[in-house]
Amino acid sequence: MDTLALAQVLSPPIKRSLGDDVAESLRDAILSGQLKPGEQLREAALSEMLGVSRGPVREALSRLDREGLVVISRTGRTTVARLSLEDLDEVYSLRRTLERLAIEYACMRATPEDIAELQAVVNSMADALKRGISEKEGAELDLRFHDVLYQSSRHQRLLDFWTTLRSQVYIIMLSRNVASADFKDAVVYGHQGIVDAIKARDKDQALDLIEQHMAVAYDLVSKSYVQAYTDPDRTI
Amino acid sequence: MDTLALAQVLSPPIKRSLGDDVAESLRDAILSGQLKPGEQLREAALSEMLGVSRGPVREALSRLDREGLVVISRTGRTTVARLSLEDLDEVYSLRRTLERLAIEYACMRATPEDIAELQAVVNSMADALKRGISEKEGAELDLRFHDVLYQSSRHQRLLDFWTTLRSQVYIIMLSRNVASADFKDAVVYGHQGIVDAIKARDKDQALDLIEQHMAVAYDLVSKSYVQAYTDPDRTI
DNA sequence: CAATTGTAAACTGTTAACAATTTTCTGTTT
DNA sequence: AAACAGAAAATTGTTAACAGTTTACAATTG
Repeated sequence: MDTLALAQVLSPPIKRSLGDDVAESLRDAILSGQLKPGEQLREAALSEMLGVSRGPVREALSRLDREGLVVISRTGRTTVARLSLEDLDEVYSLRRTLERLAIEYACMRATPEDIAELQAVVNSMADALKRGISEKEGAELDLRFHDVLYQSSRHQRLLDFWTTLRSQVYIIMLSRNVASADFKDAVVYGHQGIVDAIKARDKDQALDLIEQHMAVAYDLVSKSYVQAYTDPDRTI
Repeated sequence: MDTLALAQVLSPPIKRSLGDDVAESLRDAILSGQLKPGEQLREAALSEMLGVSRGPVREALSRLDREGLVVISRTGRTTVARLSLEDLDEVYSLRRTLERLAIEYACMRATPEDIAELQAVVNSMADALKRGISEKEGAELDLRFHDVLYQSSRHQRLLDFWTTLRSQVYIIMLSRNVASADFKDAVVYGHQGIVDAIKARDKDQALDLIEQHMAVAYDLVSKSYVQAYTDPDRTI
């Protein structure tokens, strides 16, 4: 095997710093609810718990701040973020806007492989639904579809922006115990339509569908929010 | 004056860390061209030059990486970013999308004070044009208008996203020695129209105008790019 | 002489100690 | 009791040294 052929098979091992690991641990802890909104995160305590020094912990906290999972106050105190109704509106309005752009670019640039992968995600969600599925699994498959969509757009900066918004979307999906069986079916149906439109390179159709998809998602989430808490400052 | 009234006048002094200062210095150096695309940035050298330790320098580099001004390779080497034609497309497509959202929200939420500030920026650009104006001044006044627009949208996450894109837009504006007198007039005219539409809360009109405004800007920039460099991998 | 291997220098990743700031607690005053 | 001031504790900001990795270069081999 010559070196050129090898290079196509062997990709360089992705280097992970301790900061990456710490960020992942903390992200998981927040998303799983082990760390609760408002809870204070102390660098020293975290570094001791995780067996690393404060440097990587600081790096991780800065990253989570960017992702909106924690809030670093002006005096440097870090707490797990609370999402207000206003935050929910911000996240979803931004998401809607990014998804539209992703659709536009995916319609132009998605490869047959991309489309096959999108279809595969839709299929696995449909299968999962048949055999029954938890909230968490549902949310993750849903997000997975959108991940692949952004990948297919071949738009690095757009993907980066999505990555910073993604965790907050996940939190919102889970925190609202929101998805009825009907909704999950609607998600699969919606995703399938989007794949078909992309396959047909029908941008207008795809945009209409993503618009609907986002509207349904936001409507459900915000209704459930208002139902649960009428106090506008109340957090999820 | 009671404490409540005081609190509305006196905001707490914004604390700046060394990392903030370093980031600002480096940003200025990159935007002014003192640090050139492709140039390598060594933590030790920078920390010595700026008289701080490597910690704040690392923090600053990480921030500039997020803003797209530098690139941190997988092996940790940091270089000043080069913008390809593809990057230019990414920046402007994202920008267009964010501006549309900013317009929507600004139409809903801009206060009379916001609108007055927008108008003030337009006026000062018009004045500046009469007496003659450098590329740099022009770009800065242009950006200033859009800063105020995002502020007026009262959408924190949208503002954050704009902040991460802003520097790259500035680089593109300047690197293309692009703005003829005609163009600058068109910018003032475009901005004025947008202010008027926001004042009238005419969302559709404002969206049309921002769409035109972005199209003109992108067209000019990309034409000038293609004119200057026909090699698609050539950078700004 | 081109390609390859070994080695030294350069550089980033990480740690632990120190400095500065913020928060908490406690005693005092009104 | 409420408000305040000052001291102590907790916490973040910063630094400098150490460890590990990558790069550059020289020596070696075919």
